[in-house]
Amino acid sequence: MTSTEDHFPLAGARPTRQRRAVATALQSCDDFRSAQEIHELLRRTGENVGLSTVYRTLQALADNGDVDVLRTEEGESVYRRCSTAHHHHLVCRRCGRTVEVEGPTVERWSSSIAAEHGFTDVSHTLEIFGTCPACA
Amino acid sequence: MTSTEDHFPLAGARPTRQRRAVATALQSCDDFRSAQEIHELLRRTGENVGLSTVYRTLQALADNGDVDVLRTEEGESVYRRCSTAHHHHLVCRRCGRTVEVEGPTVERWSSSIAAEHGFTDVSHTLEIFGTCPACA
DNA sequence: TCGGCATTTGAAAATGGTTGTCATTTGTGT
DNA sequence: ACACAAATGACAACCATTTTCAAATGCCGA
Repeated sequence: MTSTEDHFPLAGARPTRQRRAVATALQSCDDFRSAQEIHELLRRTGENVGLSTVYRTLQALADNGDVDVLRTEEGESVYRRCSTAHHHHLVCRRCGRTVEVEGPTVERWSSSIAAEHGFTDVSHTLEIFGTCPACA
Repeated sequence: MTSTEDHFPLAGARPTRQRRAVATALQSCDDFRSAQEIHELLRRTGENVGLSTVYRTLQALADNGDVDVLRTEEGESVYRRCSTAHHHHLVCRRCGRTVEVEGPTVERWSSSIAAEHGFTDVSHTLEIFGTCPACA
């Protein structure tokens, strides 16, 4: 454990320049960004990373639970750093501004509905879209 | 209002053979189907309808609120006939069996959360996935 | 019934996000 | 340093969906 130990969030993966760059870019973003946006952002920053690599890295991070993924209404995947706890998102469909929200009520409601119909091993997706004050 | 009035579910659209075929195919299906599946189903039935037309018709039906749309995890849009009221789905992730559920609580919760953060023009997506009794 | 015309259709091409390919580069353990 | 597996990236392939546009078709008035 040297002083350069920086708790990089990729399981067994090699901490390459590219992966660091993608992870860093995500940390510096508050909102959901698409792979292409991250790629563009990196390019502007001077950090050149191939688009394929951006896609691969984002997926790896998502699989690893280090970032949230969700599909926009247009079907594009967007990524965002996230807290570890279960939560949902309130997303501005114009600028992408995101607020993490919790819904204990919803959690309870969905499990009871599921149980009521005999469904087991339940999970759910819930995202709220709207126009944020700044974009209204 | 003649006796041939048959309450065809497309607003001001012309009730063409193709649109009838798509609407009928949906009525005969219990589960969510993709545009391509509908297209294939029609082809097997002998009803030839162009793929573009299937896409266009499904979209029109969806815009009109006559069918439900949702995105599979692979990003494909799937359609299903539905009741007119706002509702959500409890879907078996193994066999696709679908139960329509209502969640007035959730509706209220999401609009209040949104309002709380100043978001307007709010919509939300909520789907519950689980294993149904038959597949458990 | 006929004609004119806007709507609809569909084959083919374009789109666009995402994934696969594969030769080259880069970490990593020895 | 060495060897080798992992990672990269330019580019092609994918594939669902959308667009294009000329031809076909419903509709409505004369």
